[in-house]
Amino acid sequence: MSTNTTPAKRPGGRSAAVLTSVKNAVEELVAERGRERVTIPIVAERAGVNPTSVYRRWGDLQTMINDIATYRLDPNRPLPESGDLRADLTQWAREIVTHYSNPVNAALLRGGAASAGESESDCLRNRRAEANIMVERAGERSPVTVDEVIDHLVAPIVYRVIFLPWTLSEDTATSLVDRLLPE
Amino acid sequence: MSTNTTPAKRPGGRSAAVLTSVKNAVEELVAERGRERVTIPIVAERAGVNPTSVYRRWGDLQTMINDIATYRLDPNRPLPESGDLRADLTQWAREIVTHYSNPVNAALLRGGAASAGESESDCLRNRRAEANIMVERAGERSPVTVDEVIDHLVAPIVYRVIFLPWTLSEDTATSLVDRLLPE
DNA sequence: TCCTTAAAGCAATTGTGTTTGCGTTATGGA
DNA sequence: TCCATAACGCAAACACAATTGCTTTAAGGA
Repeated sequence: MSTNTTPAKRPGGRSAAVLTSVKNAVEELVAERGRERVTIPIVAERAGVNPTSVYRRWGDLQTMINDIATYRLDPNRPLPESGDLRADLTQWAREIVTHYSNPVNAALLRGGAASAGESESDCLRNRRAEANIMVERAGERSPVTVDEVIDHLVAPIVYRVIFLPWTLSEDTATSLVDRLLPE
Repeated sequence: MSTNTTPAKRPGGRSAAVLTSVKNAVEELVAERGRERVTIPIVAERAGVNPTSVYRRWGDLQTMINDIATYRLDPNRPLPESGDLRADLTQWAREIVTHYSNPVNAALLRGGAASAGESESDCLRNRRAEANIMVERAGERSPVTVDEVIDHLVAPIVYRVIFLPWTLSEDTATSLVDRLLPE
């Protein structure tokens, strides 16, 4: 599981070159044309690589897209840790909004949504893990649960990204946090 | 625009039979296999119809799916109108949860999400219109705006439908309304 | 430096979605 | 009942994605 985007052996050589150029091609093309109109031959051409290589290494384009969508916002980046839950959640939400203001990431999210549900991998599971860390830090007296953070902070942002992308703005994050944590 | 699912002429005859069988086939197949694995030839076979007919009449499968997804929950159904905003929103939200508890509708929503954004048709625009009616009815003194209803009632439900369908339960609607309208 | 082999390239083939021209059916009005 | 025509069925042609066997390249250890 996790990132099969990492070559098993011989990192840094030709394999790595193919890997990064294919990844870049997928990101560019999904943003340009939308998930629906991206195929492996098209990706291969943009990457300057033979389609066969892509088929053999990944086989399933959707899996690759899910993987990219899941790990493009680095799950190991430092989380805000000011000691104030409100401030931390606000900054964290701002990061997410900024991330999805990039059309590439928005398109990848929509691509992920199409194949979500069932038992498939969820490209937002890292968000939940992060929310969990921050709520845990606040301890017993946290005014919110993880589920509430997902429902009232992550969900509205994701909803806007997918269905109403033009409504995402600078203060989307803050106004959502204001609703989540009454002063 | 709107429902091109209605035959232009000669309703009730062979055309209507094709229409309903194709529509049923799309609903069944999207639920069974997910949007990604549904094609026009497959739909045509299930419907007992020639693929050519589907191509000529609809051409674009995604458009048909969006159309079905948009109008499957009748936008002309009566809205709750008890005089109490909280009660109305609760019942309305419950209807939506029930609707999307049906795997067919959940799959259609995911299919719609894939092609949302940009300038395409949004399969949830009727939800916003409904929310608008109920908030308007509450008049000047409404404790919530339409945007807030979308952000904190519709968005969490939709998010769960798409990414965490197993978390939808009987009291999802009521607990969301409780957060939206502090007592 | 040489040698092994994982990984990429190439080309031919197969499978399937889409288009198109034409014949057939049957609806709904005359 | 008959007729005009909208809509469907059929089959061939087409376009392109996916598969497969084989060759070639180059990474990395001996």
